[in-house]
Amino acid sequence: MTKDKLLLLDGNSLAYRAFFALPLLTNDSGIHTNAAYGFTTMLQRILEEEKPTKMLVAFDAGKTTFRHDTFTEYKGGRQKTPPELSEQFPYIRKLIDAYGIKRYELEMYEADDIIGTLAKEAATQNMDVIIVSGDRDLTQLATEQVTVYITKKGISEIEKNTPAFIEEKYGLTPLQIIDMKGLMGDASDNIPGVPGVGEKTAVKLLKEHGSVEALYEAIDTLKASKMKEKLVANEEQAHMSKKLATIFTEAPIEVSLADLAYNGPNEEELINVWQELGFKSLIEKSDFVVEEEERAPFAYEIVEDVKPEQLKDTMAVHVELEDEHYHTCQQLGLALTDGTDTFYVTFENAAKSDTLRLWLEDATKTKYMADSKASQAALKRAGIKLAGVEFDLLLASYINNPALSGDDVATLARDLGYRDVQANESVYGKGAKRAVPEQDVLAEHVSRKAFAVWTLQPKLETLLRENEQFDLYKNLELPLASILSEMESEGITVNRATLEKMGQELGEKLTVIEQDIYAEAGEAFNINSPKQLGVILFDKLGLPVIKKTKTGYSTAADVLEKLKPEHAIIEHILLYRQLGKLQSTYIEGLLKEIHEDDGKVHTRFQQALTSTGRLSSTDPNLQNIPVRLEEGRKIRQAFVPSHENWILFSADYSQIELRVLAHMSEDKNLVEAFREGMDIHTRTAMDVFHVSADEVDSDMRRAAKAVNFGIVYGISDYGLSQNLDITRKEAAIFIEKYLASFPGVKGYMDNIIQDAKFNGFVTTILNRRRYLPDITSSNFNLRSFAERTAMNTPIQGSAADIIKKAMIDMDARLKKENMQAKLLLQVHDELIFEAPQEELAMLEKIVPEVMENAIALAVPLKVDVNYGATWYEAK
DNA sequence: TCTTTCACG
DNA sequence: ACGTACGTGAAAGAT
Repeated sequence: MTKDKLLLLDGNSLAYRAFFALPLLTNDSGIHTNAAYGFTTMLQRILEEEKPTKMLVAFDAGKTTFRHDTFTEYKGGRQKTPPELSEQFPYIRKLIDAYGIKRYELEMYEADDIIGTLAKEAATQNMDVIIVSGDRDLTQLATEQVTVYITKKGISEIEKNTPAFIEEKYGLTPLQIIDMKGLMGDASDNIPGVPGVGEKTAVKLLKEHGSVEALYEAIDTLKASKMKEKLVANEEQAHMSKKLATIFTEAPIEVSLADLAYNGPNEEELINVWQELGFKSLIEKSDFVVEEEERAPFAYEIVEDVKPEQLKDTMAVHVELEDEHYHTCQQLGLALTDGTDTFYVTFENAAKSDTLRLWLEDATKTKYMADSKASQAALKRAGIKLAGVEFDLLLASYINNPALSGDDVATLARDLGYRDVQANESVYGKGAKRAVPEQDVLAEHVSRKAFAVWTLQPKLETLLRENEQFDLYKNLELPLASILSEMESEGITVNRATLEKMGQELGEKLTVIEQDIYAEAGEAFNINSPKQLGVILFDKLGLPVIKKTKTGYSTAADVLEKLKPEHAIIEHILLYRQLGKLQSTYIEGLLKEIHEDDGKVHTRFQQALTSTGRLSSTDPNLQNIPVRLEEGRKIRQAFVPSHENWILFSADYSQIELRVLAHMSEDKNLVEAFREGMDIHTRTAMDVFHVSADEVDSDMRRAAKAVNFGIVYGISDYGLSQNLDITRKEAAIFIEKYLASFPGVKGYMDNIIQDAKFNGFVTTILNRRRYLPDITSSNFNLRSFAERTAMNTPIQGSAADIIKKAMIDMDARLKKENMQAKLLLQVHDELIFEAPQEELAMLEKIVPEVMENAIALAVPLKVDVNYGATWYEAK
């Protein structure tokens, strides 16, 4: 075995050094990061150069130490730690943890004492010890085995203090450094020493006498001088100062050297912290992704034809796809395992196997899968109707913690401590280098995924049961996955010709506006470039700057709106932006997504993505098709039923979020308003402005509506003031009046924040969780954000729970009624169906009925329905 | 790949 | 004093 090398770091001192050495850097969330960054670069360099086998970072604990018993003013008169540094300590601790380095602090002792104690102990065990600090005091610990590294010039250079180096520099032994401190004192620690004695005199006296004690024993032999008088007068103080400067090497520490083994960082955790802090350059430089750990050997078989006896009653099945676009991409292969035997079959062979097809379609055969929605869609394209899915790794992980990003099996598995599966990126490569590997590699990869799913199934189900989330997962998300898969595969028809005609007209309008803008600007430029536009508006035309982004002038719509009276160009730019958006995103973007074979678009609903429980929609996003402005709304004319004489039918919840709030807050006033079926914004205006219903004018209702939105979002006076374009004070008064009228809401908001602080998470009606680690942060921004999230997530998330439940009930009802109507889309509080005209009356009856009774609240749920020949008409 | 802008609930 | 409304996705330009 090689000799152990112990690295001991003085955490506080190095953080201070890094803080003062670097300019104040901030990341996107507004936290300062300079100390954390300096600390990290220092750590990286030392790890690389020294390759220690054991490590510890010591911190000072609390304000008082045993030294204060000796001298109450020890470290007195010190500047308070700057808050910009204080806020970084939690991150520095996180970093150290992610590096897998032990950290330690001990009540009543300083970091020095911990380091001294461990260094001494390690030396007796013949380890090499390196101490790293910014504080010269530590050099007293140098011995043949212990080297003390002191940072110089901020953090860029390191001075290696060996006994020989100290001898050369001062002519003293390391232990005499203590005596030197005793005589000369230390201003930064408020150690007095002997007044009038500085470094030079101290060194001279010590070279002659050896130590403070020896000096005073021989004090009578000194020639009478001012110096001698001072020494005599301050003898007590000199002894005390030496005592204060002495690092205590017998501290009652509770860590042993064996605990300090350093085995390298937890790469994922480290990347996470770096990401949080915004250390992009470090992430790029790191070769973490490339460095793959060894996986345990794994047995699997590649089969050409699946034999009936290989298919058990319960198996994990993984369908490997070329990429995430499961409606179009190539299906590569399937792996199945029962925990004992694992086999892989190419998708081509799988699709040919009747044995396998029948098993996959058999609802009595239990399947555990990684992403059942994707698998169901991909299998369906081969004519296989997947049934019997009883476990979905992606959904279970998402319910367990919605903050986890990524849908790769390796990522999900790793989070649960399972490492025997490779990341897709390391099997396929990334970017231009991405490619499907040779069959052996692919087969093993896919087999390992199936095996991971098999292994993790009991683990996750236990976790979900412990948190009382099993029901949410098993009876809501899992059946929903299958419904969503059908919706996606069904798709919605988009009329290409309608879009192309709109595109033509838009193009002509845009050309005209573009010329107007160039004329008004006096030159041609790229209107779509905020940078170029900023130069034209604010430099060339000299318009007032209202808001800045971190890269330059803001040219966002709310800013331009304020500039409208200043110059005619503004109106044209706003119109250009509006129409340009329609053209690029909705006309051109949507056209690209229409499938040639069926004239439909097939979105993918992300079911395991949002932190609140909502769905999201991609390729194309069908949850943000324009509706608010008429020009954009026309896009909806292109969305049509897939058969003649069919209709599109839409049903949306009215004020679902405020109803959820009424239910959860049990606010009497709010509950009553909904029970009486009042217009909630008018009612709010009545309460806030103290007027009767017929006195509420449109401005009052508008303000009340904004307040209601604010309440749902986690109110702040600033946010409301921005929205209504009023002062913060006025906004604060609105909020105050609102909360006075709805005291139950105020109580609920206060409680939810308290709960979040206590539990670390908030929950929805169906027990969906969102963890909020920042709710106790000392950083104002992070904490405030977490508080608003704590208020908003139960509302938004519960509304999501309700509509998901409604989708499941609706699916069952349509089947029960034997209807042809199909659910096509979900847009958060709205469901869109297509159906034969003959089913209209039935839909008008059952859709509101099912949706309104999805989950019983303390207030009624209300659903409005519309229908028409296009989505535009179904408004 | 990140930033800005803007579409939706 | 702090500097934001909550949750998303797509396109374009800048880097």
